[in-house]
Amino acid sequence: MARLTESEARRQQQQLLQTRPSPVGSSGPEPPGGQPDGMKDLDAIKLFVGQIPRNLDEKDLKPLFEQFGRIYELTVLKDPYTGMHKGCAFLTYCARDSAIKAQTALHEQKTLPGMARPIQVKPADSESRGGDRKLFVGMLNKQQSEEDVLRLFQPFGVIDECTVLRGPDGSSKGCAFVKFSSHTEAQAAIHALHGSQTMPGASSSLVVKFADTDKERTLRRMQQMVGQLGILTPSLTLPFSPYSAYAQALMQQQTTVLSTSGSYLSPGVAFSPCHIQQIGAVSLNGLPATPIAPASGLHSPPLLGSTAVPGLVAPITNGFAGVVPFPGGHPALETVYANGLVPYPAQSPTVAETLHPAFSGVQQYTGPEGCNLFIYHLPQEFGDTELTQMFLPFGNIISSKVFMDRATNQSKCFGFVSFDNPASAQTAIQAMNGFQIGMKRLKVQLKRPKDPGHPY
DNA sequence: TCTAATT
Repeated sequence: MARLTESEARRQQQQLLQTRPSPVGSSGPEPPGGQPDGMKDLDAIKLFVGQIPRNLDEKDLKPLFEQFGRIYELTVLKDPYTGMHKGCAFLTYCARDSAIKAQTALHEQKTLPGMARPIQVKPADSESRGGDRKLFVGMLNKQQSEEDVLRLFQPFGVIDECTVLRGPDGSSKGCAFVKFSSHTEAQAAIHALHGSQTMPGASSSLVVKFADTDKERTLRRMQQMVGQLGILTPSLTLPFSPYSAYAQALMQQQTTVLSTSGSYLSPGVAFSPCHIQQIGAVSLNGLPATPIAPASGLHSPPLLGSTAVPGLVAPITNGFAGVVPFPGGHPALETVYANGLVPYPAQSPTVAETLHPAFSGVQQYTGPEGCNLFIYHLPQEFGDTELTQMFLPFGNIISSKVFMDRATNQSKCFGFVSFDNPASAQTAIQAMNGFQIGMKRLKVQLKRPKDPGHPY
């Protein structure tokens, strides 16, 4: 535990070296929270504040933090789509040493009303220099505490942070995060400790690796989401990346959607704040409970509203999940058909339009090179529709085709999906390659380009 | 076995 304070000591030393007078305690009248107020030190530290009750806003928090010095800026983090309080904030004091005092006095020292864990007050991620220095430690035994982990890692450098992951009941999940003060130290620890020993009761040897980056976490979440729901959206004809507004909106809706998964919407269900409407959900880990319609569409499922949006309804009525974002919550969208379908805004391109080449029989099954994916290990039940839905989140699909055995009319468990741009294809590979469905893992890679030297 | 949250 002792070394945990070393980096803090370093910071305080640095602070002692600085000569500029700081206006600690000289707080005067200030504008409402969030607005930069006056001057701040050149070397001011932006603090991240976590474990804030969601009912407290800037003005509620100000008194707590003002006692350590004049606040330059205090911003509660809100979700950009829902405006929802994220339970954390950024705080910058005018004076650097106010930040240090606040961190010393508050970090892990006090628990705000209604919070299960103590308040967090520490330099924001944006303040930290130096690349990867945070490790994920797996295959610990569940009795090992932070102190035990610390002992294990101390020999390799200065540890800024050490957290054992715990469930709501406080029991260890058998893994931890350890943050070193430098990448080099972290690397040394990996070298020395990864696989070096097996903790009593653990099923395999100790895992020590760099923790997932945000990007990796995002992808993992997307995988989970796609796996659990399947996704349908008409707005994906717009330029799209995994971090676009749509993807973020989806992720933040995940909880909401999951909470109702397995049941179909009844008409008139309330719209969520960011206008995402769940129109039905089904677990995809297990495939849809109801048999999927033949991929060819030869036996169309019952259609409702098909006059208004020809070609659009079929993908939805197969029992797959649908999540449809509506930018701007148009009043007309409040209509929900009896089968849970929702009409699309007329001005938006429909899925039918998006998929036109594939649905109209035009022989355009490939996009430009780098845009075409080969997908193997598809579930037997997957048809074109399911393939399309599975890859819709990643971009604008020009075509998608599951290959069928001519004799048996059964899927050959592989297919092709073409996007209109290489970035979407790459995104889809990142997110879906190795994605587990049932017992199998999808193989998603670029389709081999036709070798121009060997036209036949 | 990848956090509760990082504009």
